[in-house]
Amino acid sequence: MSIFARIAAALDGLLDDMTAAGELPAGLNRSSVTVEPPRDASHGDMATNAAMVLAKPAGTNPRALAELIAARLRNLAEVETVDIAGPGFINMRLDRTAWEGELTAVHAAGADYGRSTMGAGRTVNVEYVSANPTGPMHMGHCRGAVVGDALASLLGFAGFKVTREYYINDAGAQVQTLGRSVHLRYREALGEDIGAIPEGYYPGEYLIPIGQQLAAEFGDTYASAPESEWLDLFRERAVAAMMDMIRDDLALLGIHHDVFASEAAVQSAGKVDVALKRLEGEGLIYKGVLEPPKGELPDDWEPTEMTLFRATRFGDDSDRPVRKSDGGLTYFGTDLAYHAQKAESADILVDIWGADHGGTVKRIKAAVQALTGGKVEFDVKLVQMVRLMRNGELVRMGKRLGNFVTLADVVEEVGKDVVRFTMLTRKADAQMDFDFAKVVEASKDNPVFYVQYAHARIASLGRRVKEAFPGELPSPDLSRFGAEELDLIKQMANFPRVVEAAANAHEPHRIAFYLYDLAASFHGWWNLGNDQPERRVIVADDIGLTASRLHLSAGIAQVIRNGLALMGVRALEEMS
RNA sequence: GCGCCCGUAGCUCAGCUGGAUAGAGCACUCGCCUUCUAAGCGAGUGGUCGCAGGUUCGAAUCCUGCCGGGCGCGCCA
Repeated sequence: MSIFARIAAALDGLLDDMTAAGELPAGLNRSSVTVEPPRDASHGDMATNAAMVLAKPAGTNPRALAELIAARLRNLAEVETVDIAGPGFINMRLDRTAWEGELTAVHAAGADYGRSTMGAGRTVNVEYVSANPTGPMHMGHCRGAVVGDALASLLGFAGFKVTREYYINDAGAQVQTLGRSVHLRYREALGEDIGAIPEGYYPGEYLIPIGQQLAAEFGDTYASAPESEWLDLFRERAVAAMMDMIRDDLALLGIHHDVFASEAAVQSAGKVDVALKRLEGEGLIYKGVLEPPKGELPDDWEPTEMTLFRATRFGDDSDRPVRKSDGGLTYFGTDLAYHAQKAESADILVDIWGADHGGTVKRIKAAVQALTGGKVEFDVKLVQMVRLMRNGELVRMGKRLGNFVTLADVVEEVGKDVVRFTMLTRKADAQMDFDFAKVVEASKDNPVFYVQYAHARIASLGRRVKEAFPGELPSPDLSRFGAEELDLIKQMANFPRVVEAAANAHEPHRIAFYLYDLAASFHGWWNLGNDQPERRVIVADDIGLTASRLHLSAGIAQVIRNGLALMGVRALEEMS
């Protein structure tokens, strides 16, 4: 249990005692009582708002209640001083041995330091990437892939059971086009001159080998056969090949999904019929004509009857078609059933989507609400576009331009770890520039470098200490730490809180910012040794102090490793 | 016209789901530095948290309305 959790638990117990003693009324809601480090460290190590939050419902004033709570807090072994400040904050300073113990806890827990039971084993399904299987991964997919993967790791570390899922959009018009495009390449492989790839087909050269393979396997059987004889086959083969490519691309980033769910399979398994029937039974499906969209009317708009889902019942702005006027399913119609399928085996669903799909969040939330009766928690994370920059200039990409930068190219150029870390240096819903030069720059303003450098520096220390003091080191003596060393421990002790907060908010970027701050503090501590040699980690004539400071450094390295592991980034032993 | 996301220092961004005097990097100014791993260190300047109301002990954070930017807007995926 982390030191904050321990103090929070102690506070909770003491509030129980106060209730039993009649100092507080029974049944108070304590959910907004917090124990946190104060923003300003001069206020102490920890602060609680308990008095301010509880005063009103308890029918007393914050200062008076704070006095009562403070009196009991003073009896806690780990608490050294307690005072009341401002409108009723209770500030605590902990005994230094409590902090020393936290460093010991870091070493004892090792790779598990920061692991939480917050999730209590609840199951979470994180669906991410889900790029259309029509080509290789490009940079447009990259950020969602990294954010989703890091979030999945983070939730696992926070005590949830996590499923990483990829939804294969293998049922719509786009994969039909893919099948036809491969057929062209197939005819090409048979020796036919196909000329330029016509408009509306996928022109990518990555389809050539698939055409060749089909030619080798089937000869000219389908060369001039009607589409009905080959389209399904070619589509399936093409999708399978695309998914192999995509899996390879994702592997370059260290991303491996547990489940690849197929849109076509959702349909053929009858899941859509079941879901729609269920909604129909609740009067949530009807045939009707939608109002035309407000504002400028599309030229081809005409009123037609479709099968609609009453999304407006659940807060959407319009009811939404699940079947087209020709009776075929819409994307949403299947997606709705797909979410019902995911909800069968998860307590919590998380989707990671590109921001360009933001307009459809409400309808899918409405659908999940309707299908699960609100029993399944559902969050859609929108991830903003990444602008690729080279030498300060925007790298223009587009299907039309045919020059989109592939994920594999970027990983090859700057490395998996740099890509992953950089993608997490912004909130998901904020736009981001990815500059090829800046992300590999060796300087303080590059967080990737700065965090890795801290870890490498500590690794180097380990090697140096072995040279300076061959043989066994004495056990660390934590009582020799000064204020700066204790401050570093306090910052480390925040890691478990950051993990929980980040997992709770579904915001893996917080780990990256935390690590940057921790690295900065470590570098600052290190630099004390520049002016004052006696403040260095390695003190030539004091093996005991050296061992103690190395122990502290190693603790920081451990926390950095744990944080980086959540981000899917390897820690470096030395800078190259 | 509607919906979603966003608006914080000159620039790029954090801000722990409502806490105390709003933070970091860059840039700028002033010092220092030839090192336990070099790719620097320390300090300083810089803010009406888009604007206006509201909620309460307390708001950058929650609510409403404007202003500005991005994305999207029946039968695409």
